[in-house]
Amino acid sequence: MINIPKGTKDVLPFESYKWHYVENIVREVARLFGACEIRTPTFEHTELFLRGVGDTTDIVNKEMYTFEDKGGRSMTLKPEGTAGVARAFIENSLFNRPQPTKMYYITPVFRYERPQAGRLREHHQFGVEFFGADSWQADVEVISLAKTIFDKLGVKELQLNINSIGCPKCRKEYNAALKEYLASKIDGMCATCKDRLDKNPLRILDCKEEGCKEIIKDAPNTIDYLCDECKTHHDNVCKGLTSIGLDYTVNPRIVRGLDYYTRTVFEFISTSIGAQGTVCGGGRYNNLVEQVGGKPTSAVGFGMGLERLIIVLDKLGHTFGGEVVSDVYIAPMCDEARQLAMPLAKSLREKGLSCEYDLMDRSFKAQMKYADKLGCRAVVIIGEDEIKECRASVKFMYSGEQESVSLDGDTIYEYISSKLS
RNA sequence: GUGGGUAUAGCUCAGUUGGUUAGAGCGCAGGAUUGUGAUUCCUGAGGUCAAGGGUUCGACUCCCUUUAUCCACCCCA
Repeated sequence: MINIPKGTKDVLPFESYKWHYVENIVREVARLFGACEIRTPTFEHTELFLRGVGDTTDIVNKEMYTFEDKGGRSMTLKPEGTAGVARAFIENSLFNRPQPTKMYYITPVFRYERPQAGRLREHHQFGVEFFGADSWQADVEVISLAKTIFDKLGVKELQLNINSIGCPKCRKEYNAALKEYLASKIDGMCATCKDRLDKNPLRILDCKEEGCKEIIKDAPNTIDYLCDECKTHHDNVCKGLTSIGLDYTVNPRIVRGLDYYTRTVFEFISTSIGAQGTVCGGGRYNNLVEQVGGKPTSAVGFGMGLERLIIVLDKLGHTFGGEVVSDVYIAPMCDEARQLAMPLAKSLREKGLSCEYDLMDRSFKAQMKYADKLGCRAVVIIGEDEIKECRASVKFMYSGEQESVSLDGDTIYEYISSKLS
């Protein structure tokens, strides 16, 4: 018995309709915002993530699925969606098309982590990336896109937290202020924080250690050290969100774990699905394109965890549009009828009715039970009596109503479809 | 990488201070006289009690190791 790799999940035939439902909504909302799908490879040159995501991040340091291919090249299964899109944007000169470039994707992503509730080694993200727009409106637009999805799905419990971590210019000043604040206190902090002080001081704000949290409480916030441009940008984003009726909390503790973020960062958080409550996280990343070898290009986007989203929807008792069932089951009762079932099924399918018939050589009674379990709405019964008169009995399972109709694809189709609509 | 919980049928779980042939509900398959499905009744299939070792006359039960899984930390979607 070989079982499924740790931290991965099968989506089984009786639950895939949930995924289809969510994927359809997500695609529909992307269309409403004018974003088109981009598909990039599942693996990329390792170098792309080292430069894009940042080599001080946990993702790159200890969580990547990296391997050498048979040509001796170092490859990595994508640990997030944005870097590959940035690479494709540059490589295909998408900046020469009308700007901005508004894209979305649905992709698996891979991180070697210890699985727990809402955290897997392979999970799936819906992501949105707007390249080429530096305006605050673009930030609002992207956040609004995510929010529209949650609205369409009827999810009200997600809390939007936003923050601004500034640009490299104000970050420099902020880091100096933070270091100054921490200088006298760093001895009381955890080992990782000591390490972060030089490499990436911003991440200290995110530490969950009790001792560190105590110290961080009074630490300076990025938002108080923004340069004029960043400050204006942030204020406008807030005003924009308010103008479309979007509730948010400015949370100075929101610091994203990927190095490429600048200015706006945000998260949509659920409190009901365990410790891993971030369903959607994103922000602006004006330096990414340049970091992976392109011309400086502003960009903003987010990633949305589809497994987590589906967990939230399950918790809410969402129906996902209902399980997909066949319209018609054909129940033949004798050998001659079995010969008739196939052409009848073919005819009904051509007209658009989904249709099944017995593949198990079951008795008539067992076929009726089976049709009921499947949830088929109509059963076409063909027995010796019917064949003699060239007719079929059509029974509607939800009402028990049954009638005899002419044994012919067009007639049966007309009769059933008129009753089902 | 660190900590804690759990492991018996496809699923959810019982199983007495260690005792003879390991059970239930659900699900699955078949049936309850001539051709009718959510109910009811009957029957059946399906288990190396996670794996390996130890204690014992005897282990699903006690001890050790391993593995898997879940939850939490870290981190993130």
